[in-house]
Amino acid sequence: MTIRDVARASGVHVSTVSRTFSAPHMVNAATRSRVLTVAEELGYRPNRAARALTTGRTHNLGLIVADIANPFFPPLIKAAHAAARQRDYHLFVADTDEEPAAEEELIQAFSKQVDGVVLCSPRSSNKVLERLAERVPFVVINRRLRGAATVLMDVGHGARLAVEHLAGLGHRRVALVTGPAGSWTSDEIRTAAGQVPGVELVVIGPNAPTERGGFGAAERVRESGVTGVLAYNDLVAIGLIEGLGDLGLEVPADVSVVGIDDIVPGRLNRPKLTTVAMPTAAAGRLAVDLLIQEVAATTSLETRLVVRDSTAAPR
Amino acid sequence: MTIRDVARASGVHVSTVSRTFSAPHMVNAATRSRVLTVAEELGYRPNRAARALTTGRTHNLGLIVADIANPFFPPLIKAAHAAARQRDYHLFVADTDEEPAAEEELIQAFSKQVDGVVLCSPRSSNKVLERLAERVPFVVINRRLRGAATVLMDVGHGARLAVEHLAGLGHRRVALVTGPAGSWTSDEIRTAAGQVPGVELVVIGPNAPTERGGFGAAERVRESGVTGVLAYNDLVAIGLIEGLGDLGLEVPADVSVVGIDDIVPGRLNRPKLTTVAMPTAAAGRLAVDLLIQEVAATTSLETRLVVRDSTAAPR
DNA sequence: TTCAAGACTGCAAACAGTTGCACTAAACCT
DNA sequence: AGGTTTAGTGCAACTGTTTGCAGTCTTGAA
Repeated sequence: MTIRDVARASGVHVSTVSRTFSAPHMVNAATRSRVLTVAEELGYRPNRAARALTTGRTHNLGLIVADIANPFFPPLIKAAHAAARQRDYHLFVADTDEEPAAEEELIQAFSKQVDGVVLCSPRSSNKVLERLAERVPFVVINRRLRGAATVLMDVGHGARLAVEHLAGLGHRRVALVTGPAGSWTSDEIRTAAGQVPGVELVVIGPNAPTERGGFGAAERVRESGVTGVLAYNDLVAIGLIEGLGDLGLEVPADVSVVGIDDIVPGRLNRPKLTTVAMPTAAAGRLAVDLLIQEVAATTSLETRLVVRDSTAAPR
Repeated sequence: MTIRDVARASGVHVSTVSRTFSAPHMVNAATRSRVLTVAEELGYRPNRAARALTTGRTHNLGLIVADIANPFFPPLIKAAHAAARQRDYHLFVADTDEEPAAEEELIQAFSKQVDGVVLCSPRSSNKVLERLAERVPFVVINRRLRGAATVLMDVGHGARLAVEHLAGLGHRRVALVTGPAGSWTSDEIRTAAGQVPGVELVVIGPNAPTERGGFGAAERVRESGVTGVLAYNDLVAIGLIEGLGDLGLEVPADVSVVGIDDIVPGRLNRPKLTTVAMPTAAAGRLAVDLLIQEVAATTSLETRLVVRDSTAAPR
């Protein structure tokens, strides 16, 4: 079923059929509806590959994340997909398995078949990214990059809220269980968390950004004698709570723990995790909007504190 | 950068360039390497839209799931993506938000721009699906469908293993906390679970397939006086454990609970959930392999029991 | 030496749309 | 009435590749 079949069946030229789909206002209402009904009968759908060939726009977007199975990403992917669909775009989703090389390779592979790609927390160097930005427009989430639209989530502010929350409950010594060394996020958190007056911050790390990393930090948290903890993310927090439990320390009775991200497992955890909610859905949505509208902005999204059951006043 | 630029720069005809990429054995080794280096220098990459136009194959696949954010799906998506990449395919991922209408609409939209789609646990009627199968090849996961390749996971067997595990621990009365009415999976589980000798099965349901659903069933589980429970899925199991806790019943000391799926939150839960592991990754991988190789098979994948901390001998 | 068979390569016609330009007819001015 | 604008449509060139066919050149066999 091609445009020519429809043209023949409805007695008009192909260009008219083409226009009833891509520029409906240019064709007479009567003609248009006739063409449309014929197209409907024949089950015609424009071939996007052919359209892409002439227009240069594919109506496809790429989304690259480090690990689809990491609970942090799915809500972001979901929101990005919804936003894309709303404007009749399709979304390629790709997974780099945390390897920077795969990131570059994927962007290259996407370059000719998408109108843009959204990159979540890229691991590649700035230099590589800037070079790639010449081949395909992209927007970056969770990283500052010259020459590309950027969507940031203000973790710093969230971290500050978290520490203030602990301070408000009466905690005076708080541990920061950090993530991997050299992480942009980790630095942001550390700087912001250190600025809360009346709270002494003990930095414990670096740690793997996983449950295991948190579990492994439990011993040092106990030794530090703090009454409150801000963890690098929810997985670390969950692992830490388990580790503390094994050492005979109850959360929140003995130690309060705050996570960051607000992933599903944190909500299901017992005690339910107090955490800094990252607006991942908003970030995904915004990123594709920026991409489609080709605006080169840097946006910073608000984070907020969600108080649940893993924090309480110290003994 | 088109094929013509490369042809000009390397002094051969476009068809030769085309062949060095799509049928390398047909071109002289010397010519080939010259073309390749020129292409590399110029940063040429074949335009897939143009290629798709002539060959009719897009080298894209579609993957449709009900809800990307449901922890059941990400591992499947990840595996499907990896399998696709391995054969140089790209993967569109789409989310129906649990609406059958969206499912149909998406398949239609994909039809002209993918070589096939994998459908996870479709909600549409058989009739609709069979009609759609004429427009685009697909493989279905978790549903039997005439005329389409099918990948099943043997939940029935897994459910049986779970109940046998409980029986082995000494449980004689076991509750089945079911899912929504009319679910294929729910029926499979029920039938298989009922066939274990020496165990009396109490069916409690239907319930929403969520944490909330499990939470709400706690009261009835207590009233039934069983010592073991098989839940419709891990989320239900997690909710149930929480609900039982609120009623003063400890898991596994007072009641043993087995889930189904083996999702990440179950692993992080306390107590760690004993569950029937669904081979979602294998299913995703297999589905795209079947799709690419165009084989119309029905495959049933093994499930297995993962024993963790939510089951023990009854008091 | 001649002929046949390969191995390469070039030619040109698809593939399914889009779009600048030209044309016609009707509507609008003055 | 004559000229000008405007709406609607057709024409044909173009997008970047693939691929059947035909041609050239080498190689091998008889």
